[in-house]
Amino acid sequence: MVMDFSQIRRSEHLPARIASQIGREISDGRIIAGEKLPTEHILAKTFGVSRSVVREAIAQLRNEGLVETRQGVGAFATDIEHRHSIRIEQGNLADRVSFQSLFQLRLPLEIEAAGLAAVNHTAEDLSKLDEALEQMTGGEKWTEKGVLADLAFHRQIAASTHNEYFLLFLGFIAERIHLAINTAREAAVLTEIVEVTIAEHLSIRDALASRDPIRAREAMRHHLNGAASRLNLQLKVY
Amino acid sequence: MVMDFSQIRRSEHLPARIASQIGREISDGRIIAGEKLPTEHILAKTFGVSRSVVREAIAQLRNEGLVETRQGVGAFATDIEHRHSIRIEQGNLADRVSFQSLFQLRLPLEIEAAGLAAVNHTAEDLSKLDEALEQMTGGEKWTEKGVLADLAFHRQIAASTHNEYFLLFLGFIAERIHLAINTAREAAVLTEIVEVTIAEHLSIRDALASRDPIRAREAMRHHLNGAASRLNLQLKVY
DNA sequence: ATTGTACGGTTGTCTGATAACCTTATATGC
DNA sequence: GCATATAAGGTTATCAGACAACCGTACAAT
Repeated sequence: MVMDFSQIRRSEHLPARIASQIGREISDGRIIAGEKLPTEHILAKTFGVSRSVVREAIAQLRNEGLVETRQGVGAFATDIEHRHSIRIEQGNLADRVSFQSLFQLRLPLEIEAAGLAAVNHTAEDLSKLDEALEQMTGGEKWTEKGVLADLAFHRQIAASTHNEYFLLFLGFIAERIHLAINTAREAAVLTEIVEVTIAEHLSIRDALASRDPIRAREAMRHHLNGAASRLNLQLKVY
Repeated sequence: MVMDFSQIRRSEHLPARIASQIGREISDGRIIAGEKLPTEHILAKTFGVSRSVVREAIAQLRNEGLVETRQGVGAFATDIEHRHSIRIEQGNLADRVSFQSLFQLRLPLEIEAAGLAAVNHTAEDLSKLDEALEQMTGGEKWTEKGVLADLAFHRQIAASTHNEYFLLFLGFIAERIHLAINTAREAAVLTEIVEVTIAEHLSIRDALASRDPIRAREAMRHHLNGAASRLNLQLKVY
């Protein structure tokens, strides 16, 4: 059998690439909402793969809400408003610009969350926050455990807003950022500055405890600015 | 005709049911993170379906980030923090508290986006923004077209930040919110106030054009506050 | 005009086989 | 003895072809 190198090279997961290719056709409007996609047979022949691969690709698009399938009829591009998920490929964050962009998105959310948490938190929230703080001070270095405690601290603030979406989005974003940091840089760089982080966390905690949203926002802004500069990011903050 | 009730009712998408069943095993902790799932052969035999169905189920779990597969090795349950997608069921937004929560999340993002867009936008961005504005003024009423133009306006601001994640997140959130509005209330309520919206949009546009981030942020804040009160939401805004 | 039926096309599922890949164990060369 | 190369077995990835379930339409029968 003769290989056809005009086709995409087999680097990564065939169905995913075909799914993103079809997905682009939809996003870019070359396939209009409601329009019927080519049949699986035709798609298979078009991409030069088997029907199994096409089916898996379409299944992925269906999970993302970009298409709907009806047995015996076909697959149809859905209206954009049926998309009910958002997705970040971790690989994208290896690129510095992308990483910085996500960090910049995180800023206003964390600051707002701090302000809301200052107003809305309960006594139980505060004690959970203190637990997370203790776990950071307990560990000597910026170990795996320290990173998890840092995540837990921010997560608890998001939870203290008592707004489910702040927890959902911030938890997701913070995890992605921390994961990118851990894979990209050696943890050693960060050991020396863990005391600074703890001090900043404490100042946030105190502002929260006194139910002062303005101070809580300022403390969080200061903390994130510090974290950004420690990561050599150049962010505009207002 | 004789029905065979011994079989499971073939009501809905075999792979989806199996995926949710396996997914529950993971969520409920019966399969620990990092643990290897049974092989596809065994799963197929266990559930009494073919390997194709099992594969499609596992592909769905992989899309949701609950498992990772390695060719030649197996499928493994991932830690929760490896989930790389975020999802909102539209049904949740029917509930007023949830809707208000999402709107509150949107506020700081839109405001920050306005500030960033004021600094980062290009001439091309501005002309696209004007296009969206014209489409709103052109239509007489708050029709389907008007809603789309409103979405396009906010979307263009997010794009003008030249930060891919602002576009990704804000586009997603704004779409969810607008869809919830359109399904919950009759459009008629909103026809009378379309002029106010246009005026506020214009003020945002002018602040952007003069590259004044502070004014842009204030204009956006004012606009969103107005929109919130028109929807009878009670939000804390700082 | 309404109902029934046959037909072609499409997705859903099944079966079996081959390729690509990983892990482990064994053999080989030094 | 030790490191490297090779072989073997198991698992996922992909392929190929078939049948089942289902849909829409056209046409015949009443």
